[in-house]
Amino acid sequence: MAAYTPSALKAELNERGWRMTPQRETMLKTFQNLPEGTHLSAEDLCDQLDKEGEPISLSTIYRNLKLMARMGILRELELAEGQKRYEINQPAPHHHHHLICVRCNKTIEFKNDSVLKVGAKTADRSGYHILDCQLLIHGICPTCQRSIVPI
Amino acid sequence: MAAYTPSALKAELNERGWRMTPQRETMLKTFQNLPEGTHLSAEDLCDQLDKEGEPISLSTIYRNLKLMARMGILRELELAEGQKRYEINQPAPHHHHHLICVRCNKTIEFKNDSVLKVGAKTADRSGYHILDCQLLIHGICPTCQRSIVPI
DNA sequence: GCAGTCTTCGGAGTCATTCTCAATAACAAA
DNA sequence: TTTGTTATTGAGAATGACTCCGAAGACTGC
Repeated sequence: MAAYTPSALKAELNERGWRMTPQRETMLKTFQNLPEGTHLSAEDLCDQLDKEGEPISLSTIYRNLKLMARMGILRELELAEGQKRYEINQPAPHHHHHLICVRCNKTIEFKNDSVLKVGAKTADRSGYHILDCQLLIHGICPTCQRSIVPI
Repeated sequence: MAAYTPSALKAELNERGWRMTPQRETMLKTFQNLPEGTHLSAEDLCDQLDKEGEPISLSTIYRNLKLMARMGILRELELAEGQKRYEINQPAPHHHHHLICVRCNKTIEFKNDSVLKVGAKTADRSGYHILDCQLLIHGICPTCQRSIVPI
């Protein structure tokens, strides 16, 4: 869970026999420049890069999102139904968790260091090299509790 | 996050204008009788019910899995890629979290009450009616750390 | 420059999940 | 108990997020 620079990414890729490419650097920079609380799906990212005049093929985006998530650079989130969303995986002061309404998908982000500590300790005890630690709370938001609309 | 009996389920369904059906009761009982640590996908459940001589249509299974998850009876888990898995949502002494290897999907369950408390407090502070609270840790297991196989 | 290999691209393919709709069966009221 | 209303089921078709494939492009080391 470290902050990545393009050259740190390149170094880690090379270490494993992989290569840095303009597409990978573009994706990294895009996620790093996103306002906090933004979660992009593969298609969102594709559209955004199109608009910015740096188009990347959708297959490449899918491939690299998964790669970067498995490297611990991105977090893969299942916030709403239907598609995965990604955000940059930031260390302690910015690291956060999610509280989600199962009816309207309203999402609240919150921070909690003690959860992080539990995560680190648990992973360590089993010999796992930790990549991400997220507390996921599902519930029904105040608005939906009042609404008559079922489920 | 309460333990459900068939009649409690029926009561809660009726309260919202919905109906108890043999299929829903069968699904509830099946999940309640599962050994701890078992997570079923929709297709797993369909196959198992077939073998037990109580077949339920796959569409009905999908429909009711989602319904029961949104009622807080089941937990929806994204442990491996590709399909969602479900388990009964049990209260405190049995409630647990998951530590998952992103490479081989090896999953370890662990318990932690302080995480539960953080979850309850956080939901409460935002006025959410809590349904589920899961700490999800992604990492690389000891075996995969030693292996040469990439990502 | 050349060989070998990793990557990208775009379209075709896959498969978990959802949708559709006619038939069925809970539930409430009489 | 009977009946009317309407939620639910089942089977197959449809959807769409995601993956795979083959050919062309781009690095890396020699």
